[in-house]
Order: sequence, then structure tokens, then C-alpha cells
Amino acid sequence: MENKRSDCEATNLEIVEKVKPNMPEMNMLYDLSDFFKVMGDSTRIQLLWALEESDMCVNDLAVLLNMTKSAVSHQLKVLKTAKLVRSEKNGKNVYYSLNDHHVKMILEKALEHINE
Amino acid sequence: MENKRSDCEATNLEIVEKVKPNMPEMNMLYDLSDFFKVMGDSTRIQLLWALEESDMCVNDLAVLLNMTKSAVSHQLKVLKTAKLVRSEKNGKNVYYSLNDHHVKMILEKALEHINE
DNA sequence: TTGACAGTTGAATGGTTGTTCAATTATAAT
DNA sequence: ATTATAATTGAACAACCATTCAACTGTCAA
Repeated sequence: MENKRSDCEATNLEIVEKVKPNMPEMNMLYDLSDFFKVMGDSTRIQLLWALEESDMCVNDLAVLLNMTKSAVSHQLKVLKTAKLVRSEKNGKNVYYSLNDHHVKMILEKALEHINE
Repeated sequence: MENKRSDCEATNLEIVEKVKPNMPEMNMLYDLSDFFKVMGDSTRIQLLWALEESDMCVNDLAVLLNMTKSAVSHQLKVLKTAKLVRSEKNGKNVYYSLNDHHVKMILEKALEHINE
């Protein structure tokens, strides 16, 4: 048996069999959902949006977003792990910048969906 | 005082002041993050991917994804609330279909980011 | 070296969320 | 009418997550 968790039989088996080979690998699926999970937080979108305007240090990002440095730092780490931003130390400050040119396009497409 | 929650002063006030007027409204921000939250689940991405191939009823989607009808129905409701899918009743079955042409493009852009 | 500031970190907390389970509605067939 | 199937629903549970808090590291200035 292949479908152990499903509680039913197919209604249109020919459709299921036609679609099945075109479904993505689970690994790709998890990569995709992980990416969208990272984007699915208003604080992180604000950070990406701000860094699209200008490279900034943690301090300034915290002031701009009206949040504590700690909270901002935590979220920047998430963005860095997802390779959406990179950081560079400069004296006492750490400056963050965007690391991916797809983000702007994805945000634009998402806005098109929302504004429909 | 405007920034009550920030625990620091700006390091580069001119940058903060330059970026601030270009930041998005909070409402738009929440719409964006809500959209990405919906996309940030592998089950829902599978459902969208499958419906891109063919309209399908809940039963067939459950078999295809190897899940219970209940779990699939719950997630379809999330997608419907987000206006990403629509549904149509046909006898005992409810057939779902894609309701947004941006999703495919957004998935493609996201894949470009991942495959870098 | 001392003090102040920028940033990071880990634990704790409160809130959110995906799946399961059981019950329910609605439709079709006998 | 009765039975079976498709789908939905709400509650419950466990897992996950964003922010807070306190402690800590590293750097600069005096």
C-alpha cells in the first residue's frame, strides 16, 4: 500500500495518476515552504524592505522599526540563515545588506496578488 | 516620543530619516506577511501545485497527498480564505481550482532563489 | 583599566498553527 | 427510509515561533 494515511480511495484515479508524476520532490517542497516561512513575518519583511533602501546597522534598524536591538538581531539572524541578507562588521557596528535580488520581485508579485 | 519600544538612539539619523518615508504602511505589511504565511506550509504548496495541474476534488487531493480528507479540507479552507483557490460543488464532490495567476510566478521566483 | 555602547545569545513566555479525532451535514444509491 | 460516501467543522493536542529579559562579548574613548 502506498497511501497509508489517506482515509479514502480516489474518485478520479486517472487524474490522480496523471498529476502524481508532476508533483515536486519533498526536499524541494520543504525548501519552498521554509523560504515562505521566513517571508511570513511582518518584522522580517520590514527589515528586507528597509535594506532594499539602504544598508543599515542593527541600531538604526531597531530605531526605524521601533523595536529592541535584541528582537531585530534575532530576526536578522533568521534572514541571514536563509541567505537573504549578509553582514559586515565596521568598528562597533554591524552593517546588514540584501543578499538576494529575487526578494524584490517576489514582494512585487505578492503585492499584485493582494491588490486584486 | 515616537519610538517607545526601541532601546537605543540612531547611529546614522540621516539614513533612518531618509528610509522612513519609504517604508510600507502597516496594513500592507500585514497583508504581505499573511500571504507568505499561507504559502509557508508544505501541504498548502502541494495543494496549489496539484491544482495548477488539474482541478481536483477533496478526495483525490487527499489520495494524491497521502493525507486525510479532514486535514486537506482544513488547508483548502485556509487557501480559500486567502483567495488562492475557489470551489465548486458537483454532486457529492467539491472541486477546487486555482484562483490566482500570480502564484505560479511567485513559486518560480522562489525556486530561483533556492537554486542559487 | 574603566565605562559606555553595539550587538549577540539562550532561556522563558505567550501566542499561533497543523493535524487528529469525533461528530455532523449533504448528497446519491439501494 | 436506510446506508454509504464526500466534505466540513470544532475541539484538543503538540509543535513551533516572535518577543522579552538578562547576561554576555567585543570595541572604542577617556
